Amino acid sequence: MMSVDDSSSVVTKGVTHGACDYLIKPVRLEALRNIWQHVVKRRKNEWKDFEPLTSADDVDQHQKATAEAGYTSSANEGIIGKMKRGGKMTRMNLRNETSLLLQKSLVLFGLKLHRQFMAAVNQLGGIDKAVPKKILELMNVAGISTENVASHLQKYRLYLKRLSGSQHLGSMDPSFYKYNYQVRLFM
DNA sequence: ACCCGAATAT
DNA sequence: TATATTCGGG
Repeated sequence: MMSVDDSSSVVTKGVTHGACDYLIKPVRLEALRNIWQHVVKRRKNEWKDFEPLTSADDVDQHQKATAEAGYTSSANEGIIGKMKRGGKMTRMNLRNETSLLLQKSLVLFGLKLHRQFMAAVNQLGGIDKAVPKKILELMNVAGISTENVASHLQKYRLYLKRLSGSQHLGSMDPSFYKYNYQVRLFM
């Protein structure tokens, strides 16, 4: 099992419900090297404490059907499954595990970062004139990349477009910015 | 070689 | 929904 969620309760639940191991993303090469040990451990215990999920558990019908069709899970459906369903085949789908190991860790733009972002944007003469590289320089924040800024810039522009298209133009909207699942924003 | 921004993946 | 990565082009 693999997730960015590293909370012990979630990890415990995953392993308790049958996962051989729980990899926290971004996955470290070291963790990958040890996967087999966990599989062996599971096998030695003969799946002792493993119990199939019942219909009462949070597994949707699609996942069940997929599993019965021979797939381990929808998450592991993979390229072949997508092709069968007529899904788009892009190069992203063809990436191998190598790139996964190089995955950057997540950077969340909290209110604080957003304010610095806005300050920089204003210095550059507005949202239309501001550009990632310069915004990053003016923000003067260590640990974030121009890509991080570019992504935020794109999101923010889309947000502004939505606003103007639905009449909230000009007024403060508290809906922009959900940080850690809590609504905030201002501006 | 570097940077953008739209599109797409995670 | 939020963020990361890709991709085509300037």
